[in-house]
Amino acid sequence: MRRMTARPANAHQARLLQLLRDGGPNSRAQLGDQVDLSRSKLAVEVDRLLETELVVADGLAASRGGRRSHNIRLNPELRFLGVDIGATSVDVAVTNAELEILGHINQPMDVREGPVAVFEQVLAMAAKLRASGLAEGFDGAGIGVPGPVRFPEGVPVAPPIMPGWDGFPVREALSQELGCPVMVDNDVNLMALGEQHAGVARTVHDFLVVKIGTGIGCGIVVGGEVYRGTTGSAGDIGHIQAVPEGRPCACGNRGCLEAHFSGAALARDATEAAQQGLSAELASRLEANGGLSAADVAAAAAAGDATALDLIREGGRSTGQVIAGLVSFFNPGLVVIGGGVTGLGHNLLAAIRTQVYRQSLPLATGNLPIVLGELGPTAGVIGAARLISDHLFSPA
Amino acid sequence: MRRMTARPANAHQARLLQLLRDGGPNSRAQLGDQVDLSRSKLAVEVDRLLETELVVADGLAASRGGRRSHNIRLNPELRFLGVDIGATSVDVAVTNAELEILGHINQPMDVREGPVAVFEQVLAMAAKLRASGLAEGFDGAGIGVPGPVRFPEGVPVAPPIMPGWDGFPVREALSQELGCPVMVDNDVNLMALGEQHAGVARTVHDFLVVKIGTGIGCGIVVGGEVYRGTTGSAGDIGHIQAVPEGRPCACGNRGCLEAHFSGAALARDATEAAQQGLSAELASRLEANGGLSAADVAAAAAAGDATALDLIREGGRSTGQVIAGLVSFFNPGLVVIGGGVTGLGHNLLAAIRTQVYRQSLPLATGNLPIVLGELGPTAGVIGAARLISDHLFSPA
DNA sequence: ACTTCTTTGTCCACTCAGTGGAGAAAGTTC
DNA sequence: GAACTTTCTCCACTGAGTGGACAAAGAAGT
Repeated sequence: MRRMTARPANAHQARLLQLLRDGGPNSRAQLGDQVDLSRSKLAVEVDRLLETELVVADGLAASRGGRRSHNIRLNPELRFLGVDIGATSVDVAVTNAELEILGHINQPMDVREGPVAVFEQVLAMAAKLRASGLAEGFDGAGIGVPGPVRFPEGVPVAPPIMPGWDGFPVREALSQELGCPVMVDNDVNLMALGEQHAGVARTVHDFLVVKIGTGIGCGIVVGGEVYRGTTGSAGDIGHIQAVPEGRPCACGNRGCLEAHFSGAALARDATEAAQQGLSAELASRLEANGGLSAADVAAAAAAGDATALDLIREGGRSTGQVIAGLVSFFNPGLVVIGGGVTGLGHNLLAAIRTQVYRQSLPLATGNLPIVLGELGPTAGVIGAARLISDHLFSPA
Repeated sequence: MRRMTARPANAHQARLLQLLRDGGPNSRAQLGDQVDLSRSKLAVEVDRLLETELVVADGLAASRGGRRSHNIRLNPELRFLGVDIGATSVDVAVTNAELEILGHINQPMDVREGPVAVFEQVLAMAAKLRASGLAEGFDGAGIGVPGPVRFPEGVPVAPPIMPGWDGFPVREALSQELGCPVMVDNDVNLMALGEQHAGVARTVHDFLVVKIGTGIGCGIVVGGEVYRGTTGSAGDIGHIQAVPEGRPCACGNRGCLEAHFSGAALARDATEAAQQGLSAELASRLEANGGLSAADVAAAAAAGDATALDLIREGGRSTGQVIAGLVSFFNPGLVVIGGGVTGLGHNLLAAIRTQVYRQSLPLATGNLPIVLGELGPTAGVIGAARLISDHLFSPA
């Protein structure tokens, strides 16, 4: 199939594409109910979209007591590529235009090997998905990287955990390789977009997503739009002080949140505890695996290990301490906790909630849900697909 | 003069009004350069605005090498009332449609006396300004109150320092009394609007305004728009923990920023220091005035008193500690420090800067100015006028 | 004084987006 | 088969907006 290159010609068409993406197939009449346009005008715009082949009319819907309607839907052959680059692994997924995941691969990886090596791997993964018959090509791709991004240009800036990525023209390079439009964003922002599109944040306009993985970051959504800050580093909460005069951090300060809690910090603390003989459970796992991860701590806690539980609680307390401040400041309608360590589940959530509800003002917390993300590891790739579709489904 | 009741009929007219407000008188040709409309269409809209008497054409400008242009300006008889209610004083000002202050009164007051008493005083002040010939009536009024506000309804909610104000229909009551449209907002948000309109934040889109007065609060501007949060309490940073296990706070927690630094806290700490004999300078002022205020500490510091300077530095450190976290999170393009204690001036600013630059990430602080507000006590009333003018100069 | 050039403002015919109503098409229900 | 619904199409009409021609008013050069 030849790839789509058309873009909506005006705001009406963009709106219609987004309705079809988010609400699935629809009749002209149903669309008319949602867009505040006369049926005549709507029919004209739909016809134009049909001409571009961005949408197709296939078959008739069941009658609802009168003439049967045509099913208008986004072209089912459209394909988006979603890429979520983490610190230690990559997710690559293929979606249709309705952002449903058709295929998904996760592979271990190390960002520190630099952009060239990583993109070689990503392209191989994309080729694998294509070869399995899910796509003949891509109409667009979204990429998330674990660090700040100069969004308009699609270029990472000064990424602390990604040496070699600073200034690398991710957007341009990938666009060339894939032969389609590409958008780049911070991984946490994409997680926020994902949870907004298909997860717990579907109905909220102002919310925060705290992603606790190898590091820790926060996605900020204001009025339904991701807020990226002046230099693209908004949400970089890993180095907010959580414990005064606390642990030294790689950034040079002490007591940073990330030094006290994150996938990496938890693994480190658990290993220390095991070595000091504080927990037989953890020690046996350390012996068995030759190392400890956040998943091990989760398993140990689930098995009733008090030390593991303490580590989780203490981490939740530090995280909650920082989140409490953000809640007072930002007054969100929802806080979503996600990322790799969500395996720690409700023990972590309970600790965070306790701290936030204790420290923030009643007016800000009174009606504030703090919940785990719904989408797990797919949040990032769904968000990535959403990012590029938002771009392509807006007027050229 | 009869009061204006017209509103712009469409977005073009609204845009024109705002251009005339922010840029002063202009010819049709100059306006045309700024609005991306054909000269014909522009002329039509300007003529319609002239019909409503919202704008007037008076006189001809000097020639610039060809036919002289007509001066189009906002009706010079339009009057806005700006009211800024603080914890311990009120500011009331009259502006023209270009938001220039024509008259300004400040009086001491106590919010705790409740809305009825306060508004009696405010209305008397407004009457005084009117009687002095500055206005025959008001075309709109903006009001700031020192606590969270449910913005769409113009009603304070759960204001901790304003017992008796909870749910009081400020907007409706004042609109009735003044006979004009009224908008209500948090005082800190209005200060942000003021600095955005006529102060240091004219060219920045994302910035924070930290107001340190009796209490401490923060105004948040995202993409040029004030962000108010889900329940209107965004920016309520006074109870973020600045010092773990620090001073007990009225809110029930310990170490809140407001318990460690604010006009009230500074006065309290200075009094303690004077009573403990730590500073002869402060002690003599305490004796002379029967009490100490932030202004006394400022004066003592200016006179070289080490204790006063220490108090300021320590307060700046606490404030900087909290701001550092906000900067990491929000990545603003500017931080403005304002409010009553700006009399502490550069001693305070230096302490805040040191702490922020030390604690926040380079990418967020690299190009981040931290400055004192430009407008001083007029920021609030200018912001109030701006608030109502934004409302009136937008399509009905 | 006269021509030429520039700037500002007005007028008018034309285009195109969008509306609303009439009515055709294709069903269901009694 | 008649009456009613729902969906979709067609078409005349309105009104926003454009762009070009031209008039008005002044500056600068000859």
